[in-house]
Amino acid sequence: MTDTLDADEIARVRAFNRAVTTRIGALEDHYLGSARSLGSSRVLWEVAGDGRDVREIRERLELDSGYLSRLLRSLEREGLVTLASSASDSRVRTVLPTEAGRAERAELDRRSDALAAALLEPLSPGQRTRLADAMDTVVRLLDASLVQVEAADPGSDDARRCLAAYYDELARRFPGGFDPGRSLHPDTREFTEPTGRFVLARLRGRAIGCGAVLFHDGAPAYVKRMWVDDAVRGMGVGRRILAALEDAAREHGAASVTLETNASLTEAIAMYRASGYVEVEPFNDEVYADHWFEKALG
Amino acid sequence: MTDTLDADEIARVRAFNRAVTTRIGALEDHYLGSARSLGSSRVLWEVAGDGRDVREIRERLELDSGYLSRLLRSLEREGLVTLASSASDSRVRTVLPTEAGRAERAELDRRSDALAAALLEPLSPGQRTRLADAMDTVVRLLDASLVQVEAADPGSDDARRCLAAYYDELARRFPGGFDPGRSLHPDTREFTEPTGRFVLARLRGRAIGCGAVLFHDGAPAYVKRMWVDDAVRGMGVGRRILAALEDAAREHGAASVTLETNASLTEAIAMYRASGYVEVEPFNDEVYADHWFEKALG
DNA sequence: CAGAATCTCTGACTAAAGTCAGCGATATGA
DNA sequence: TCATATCGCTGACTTTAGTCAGAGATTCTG
Repeated sequence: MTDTLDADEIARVRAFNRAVTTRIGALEDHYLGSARSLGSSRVLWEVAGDGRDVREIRERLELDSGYLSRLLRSLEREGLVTLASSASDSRVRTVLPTEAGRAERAELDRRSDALAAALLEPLSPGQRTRLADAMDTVVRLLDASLVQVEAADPGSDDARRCLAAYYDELARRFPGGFDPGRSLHPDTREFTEPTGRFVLARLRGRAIGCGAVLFHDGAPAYVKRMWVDDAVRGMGVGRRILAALEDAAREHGAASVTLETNASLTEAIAMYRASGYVEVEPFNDEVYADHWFEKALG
Repeated sequence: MTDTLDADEIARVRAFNRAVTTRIGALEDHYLGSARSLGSSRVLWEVAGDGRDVREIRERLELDSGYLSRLLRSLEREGLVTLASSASDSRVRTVLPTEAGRAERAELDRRSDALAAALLEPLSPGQRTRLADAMDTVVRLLDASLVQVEAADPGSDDARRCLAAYYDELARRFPGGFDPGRSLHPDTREFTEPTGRFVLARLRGRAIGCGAVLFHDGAPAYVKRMWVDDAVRGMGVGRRILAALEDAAREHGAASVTLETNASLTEAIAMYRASGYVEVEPFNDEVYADHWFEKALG
């Protein structure tokens, strides 16, 4: 995980940061620079078309409660939003946009579009496509670098959600469907120390992947329940979950890791092979398995 | 030039702006967030190892003279820089870093590296390479979108510099060298209205390319002296210069444009072909020409 | 050599962005 | 039902980032 970083790559990232902040920053000043301050623009944006609770805005924009209150007051004075107490909890206040507020937001939208257009306009169609593609790649990989993998309680809400999504997907993809009760180790409580470990991958707080490992004294550790959300596949999340589980196995003295999988999960099989797993003879009687793998831990 | 922009590409640019400003912004706050304000950090950075004139810093960072003066005063109070009058012009003041200033700058450097490293660290080596490559592409294309092509006086300093660089390059690349006096139209004054036009391409104020066109009443316009700086080749600058010259020809009622070139300028030839030029029989006796081209203006 | 221009600096402002303590109303858990 | 926590709000404050006018020293230009 902590292989040494390339100085050249660091320099390129820094050049990128510089170029993007100055170029986009200068354009933003130019295009978004209206009478409205950045703070109140962001809040007006967040209030959006359907309204938001004040606390929600505060969390999303990470604003001080007093500061936000003042920003909302000034938007209210301008007739762009109205405030009302929430129906369910009268401590909470809800912000609703007025017609004028919606119009102002649409104007901000237009300015953002104009900013993006100003970036694209001088380029040829081919360059535009290349720029948009490169930007997508940057966004995707910045997201990937934001993913955190850490041990979690398999009984937690996030874990349950991931496992449910996992079972759903297997039911959809396995030719004969999937019933968790017929699979080995249906009881997720085994995946806690000292018998096992469960890890969750998170992106901006949201759980987007999971995996579990069982430790067998003097025998290979056994990986199960690996899953990654569709929306973030191909970002290396599976690899990182697997690495975390292998680390756990290593900590518990395992010399190797085994796992089995279904033939329909082709991306997973490719990922296991790429991670150094080699196919072995069946070592258990998991009914949903077609391939069994093992990897020696270095 | 002003072909309609793709709404999907605009949306992707906006997604990029959002992702980059929040992600990089948050990390910057975290890593660079020292006691030092952004303003004084930027100034300290600019003072660099060898010192700088105050006016130079002001121009580079586009700071108000009074504001910069105050920032320098506070850096001086902290013992990070010293100010002295310039030897050549005693109105000008020169800022020199002290030992402590150099150390502080090195610290800023380390933090910037750490920021870049934090972005790369969670990624696999393959992902790091892809991220750095995509970032390079973004920087390059943002630069390309910053290039401005406009009419200029062929006698101006910038024009002379470009033409000198052009002649130098031809002398290096042509098998038999190059002497501007033996080429057609050595007098650049022809390239001004009403007989012709000269255009310069600029990137952040610096001239990085040029081109000229001569108008011939009732006959094809004639393009000459197209040059693009090595450092910005492959960014579509040549194409944009050519388009500007074609626009000029069109304005002057030309139905087509001709040009000739030397066989050793392979990229140029490829660019002419890609821009719709087709090879024709020699139409003049330019001694340095191997290929003659023509394009009908739509 | 006079007048214009340039360079830096100071003083006097402003607006935005943010921090912190504490208050009053409301909700919640033991 | 009572202590505790939460939510939004207000007042008082700070820092940052600037803007603008003009003064004093110096240099350039006709």
